[in-house]
Amino acid sequence: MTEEIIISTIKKNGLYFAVGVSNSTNKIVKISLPKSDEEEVISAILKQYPDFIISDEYNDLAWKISDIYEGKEVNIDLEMFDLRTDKSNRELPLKSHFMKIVLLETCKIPHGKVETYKNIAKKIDSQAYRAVGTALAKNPFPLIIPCHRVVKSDYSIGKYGGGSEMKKKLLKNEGVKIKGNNVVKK
DNA sequence: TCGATGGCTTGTA
DNA sequence: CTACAAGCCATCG
Repeated sequence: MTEEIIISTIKKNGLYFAVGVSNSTNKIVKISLPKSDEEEVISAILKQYPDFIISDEYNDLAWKISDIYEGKEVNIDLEMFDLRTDKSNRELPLKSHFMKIVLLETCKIPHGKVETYKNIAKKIDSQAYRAVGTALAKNPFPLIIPCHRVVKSDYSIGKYGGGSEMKKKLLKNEGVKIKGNNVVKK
């Protein structure tokens, strides 16, 4: 059977949130960062998964994601995500084992805390801090896997898929002190 | 397969 | 403080 993606979208405070779930595995395959245009959040998912159905089936999940966006601490079971990797299948959400362990390590960063790209690399026993950045850039589950909590070694904010302004906002919302373009160390 | 390309880091000025 | 170069390593075409 061909894989279809069930997409649920919600609107909150003028922003659209979207989540994509595979109907063959029942696992989440993609989360979009919020946008003010509904078609844009949806097409962010369609780039990878053109075969889709719109449904409100996963609206609850989308609401939870919007809560995280606002800085709330929300626990979501990683079991709900498609975390498979397979070199011969480039269609999977995670493209490599390296990417997987980077994302899992990123999940360990507590709400309201930050970690550096270099330190993430160190924790997974790697020197590839630059590749940590590129792996996080491809994080299919932003907000849930808190790549916004990873900053540069000098504690400047670093880049973000939704722009560094959004990254700063997310961190501020969860209580991280920001001054200018830097996280204030405690 | 191999060069180009990054959500990076460090050193130098 | 800013700017830039060189080094780095996984990924992509």
